[in-house]
Amino acid sequence: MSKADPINCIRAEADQAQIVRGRSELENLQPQVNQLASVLALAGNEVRLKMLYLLFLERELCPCDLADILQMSVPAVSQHLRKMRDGRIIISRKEGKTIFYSLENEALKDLKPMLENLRVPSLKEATL
Amino acid sequence: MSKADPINCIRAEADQAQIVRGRSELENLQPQVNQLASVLALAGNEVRLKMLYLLFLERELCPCDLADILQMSVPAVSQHLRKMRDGRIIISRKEGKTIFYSLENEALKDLKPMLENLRVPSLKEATL
DNA sequence: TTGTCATTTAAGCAAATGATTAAATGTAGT
DNA sequence: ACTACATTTAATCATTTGCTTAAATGACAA
Repeated sequence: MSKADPINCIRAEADQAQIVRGRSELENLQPQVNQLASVLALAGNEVRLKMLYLLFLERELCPCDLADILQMSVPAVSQHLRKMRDGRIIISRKEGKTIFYSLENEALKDLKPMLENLRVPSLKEATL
Repeated sequence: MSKADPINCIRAEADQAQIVRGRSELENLQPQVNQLASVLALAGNEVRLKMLYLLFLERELCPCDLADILQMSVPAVSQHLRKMRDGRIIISRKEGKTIFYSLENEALKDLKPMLENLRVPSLKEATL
């Protein structure tokens, strides 16, 4: 409580309890928020989201298959995979000279609902 | 089909059908994938994720309340809000000189499960 | 051990991101 | 009209991101 507490809101309507509540809520959940933000940051990239979706569909894939499917360079693919492995959302398995990547179970819990939603297209349009 | 199709996989095990399947799958879902990636990219930032969580808890908040809670500058908050509003994951309502932001219903469908998970902490630890 | 293929690593670079500060827009009250 | 407050916008800058190319590493086969 040593840091300055700059007050921005001078509004009469400003709800001081709300502000205190928000701060303590975030303080308690800081680790979980960081973890989730990092997972979402990884998934929030078009290329990586496609990779995750492909792994979701095909169970496991190797870098060069992914490069073929996504039609991009192998090093680019490899670097995305590395990031996701570092972030613990995918795991790897070696078989001879090829390495198979698949989704990590724990992260899958957060990602699965959204990946599944991708497959059920345009309910909105259907109900128009 | 005019573009080059560079083949990276020469592995005997390479499953050509799998590659074709992956490509067409992604082609069909391109718009949905883009949309989801953009939502996740917005949520995949620690500050913005906190904002989304706060809006989830408090229903609506103004920029200066958020700045107070997050203890950061008002312009920084405002720019994050703008991004999220542009990305259609939050909406704004004006009341006098203050502007209240809240979660957009459509995006909430994707975000809600994860935001709810934040509140149920450490099931893992509890089951140890 | 030499060669080939799958993968990773490293270096370099253009583009995107997110904060800061200062200035501009409302919107109300006096 | 003048002032105060809430918010946004603009300019700037350091950092991060993601690709490219070229060079390593690793595993298998001849």
